[in-house]
Amino acid sequence: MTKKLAKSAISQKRVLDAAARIFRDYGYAGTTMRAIADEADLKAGSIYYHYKSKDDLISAVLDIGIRAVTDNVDKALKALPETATGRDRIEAAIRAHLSAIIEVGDYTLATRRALGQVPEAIRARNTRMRDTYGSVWQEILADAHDRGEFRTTANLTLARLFILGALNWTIEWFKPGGRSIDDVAREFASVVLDGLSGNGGSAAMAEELSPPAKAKRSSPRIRAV
Amino acid sequence: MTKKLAKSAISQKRVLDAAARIFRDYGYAGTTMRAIADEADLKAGSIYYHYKSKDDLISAVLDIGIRAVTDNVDKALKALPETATGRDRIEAAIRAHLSAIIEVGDYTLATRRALGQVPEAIRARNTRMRDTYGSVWQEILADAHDRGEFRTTANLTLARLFILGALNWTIEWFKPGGRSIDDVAREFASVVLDGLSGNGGSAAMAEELSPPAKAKRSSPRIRAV
DNA sequence: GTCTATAGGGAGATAGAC
DNA sequence: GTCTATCTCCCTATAGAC
Repeated sequence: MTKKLAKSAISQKRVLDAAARIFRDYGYAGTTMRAIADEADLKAGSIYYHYKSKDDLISAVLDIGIRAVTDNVDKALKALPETATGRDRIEAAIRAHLSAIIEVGDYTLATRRALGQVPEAIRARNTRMRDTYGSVWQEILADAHDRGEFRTTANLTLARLFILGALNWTIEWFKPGGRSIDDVAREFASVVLDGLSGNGGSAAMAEELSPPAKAKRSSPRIRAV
Repeated sequence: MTKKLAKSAISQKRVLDAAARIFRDYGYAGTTMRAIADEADLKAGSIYYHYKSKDDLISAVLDIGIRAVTDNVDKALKALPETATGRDRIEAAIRAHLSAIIEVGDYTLATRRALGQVPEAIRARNTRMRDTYGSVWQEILADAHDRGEFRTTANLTLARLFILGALNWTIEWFKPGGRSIDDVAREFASVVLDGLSGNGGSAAMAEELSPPAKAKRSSPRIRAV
């Protein structure tokens, strides 16, 4: 899968990775070509050999961010057997979405920070790609519903917005080295499909195994949301 | 509740509202004092009579964004009767969170766009307020769990991150004039508590009332996520 | 309170040497 | 391919008139 790259392509990739990190930290307007150049270990003027403008760079970063997700989810769905249930497909899509956004975390976070500030034409193109991804999810949910796996009162559009919101937010708090992506994906799927009060069988990582009781809880150290 | 404001306070509020809209559209670095001044109908130099710097302004905007949410959720929880169940409290908190972020939408979106780019000292202070709000939610969930309303396998920390992620994302797609906040809140609570496959009784707004069938679905017009 | 004018510093992008 | 040097423009913040 890893291709041998020409020397020029290596530099180009180094600049792109550096750009993702700087856009991630400073947003679109706050990012300077000089800062990207420093991060990539060359001088500002040299970037223009690889990319013709700052807009060209942000555009490439944004595309990688969404493409990683759509490609990974497509792949995961195609890898499922014919006999997969709606639940199987939802679990697979959640896992694929999470691993993709975390795998290219710099690009994902750069997108989150910069997308709203980017020139209209660039944003519109990226937004179209995201809309297409949204309809993939709408189809997944509609399919599970058609199979009779959902309660009839379920609102699929709101469910999709709810699921994708929660998934996209994950990048804000997930830190490699803590919980595994699989564990997070399993628990998310469990909440979405069975709910917190339901009695789903696939839940993992019970936090409190002791029986319900008026336990004294110290104020927990919480990550900002 | 609406106080009469001195002339100076009126101008100050006009500048602050203008700043929220401009920060929302251009992020922290992309916002210029000139743009805020234009939006507030005065000249750039005059802003400095009300706020001593750009950092002073963004700081005020960020504080309003989180305070609106914590205050509204606190108020909603306190308004509940003694007999309220864990489910009641979760539903109330979801509704209060949603109405607050939408009510001060410009400030909410400005926070989303700018928080990551703001000088460290300002971000740290705002992040502490957000952490405190996170522990309020952790308590709400722990309480419902202690009452025996959740399945024992539920992971409360992940559930909290999941719920708050989905709620915070709502500002990206919610448009006043469409669905009501109450409807969205009800459906979100229904997914979180009962799941999509559960048979909760509180679900509203069924999208497809016809029985499951292999209906032909046209590719839906989807909002970007 | 709001204005005009401006000081002082950086920004994106280009040209041409190496 | 990468460098240095530089053009031109726009930024935050201040000073002082009204």
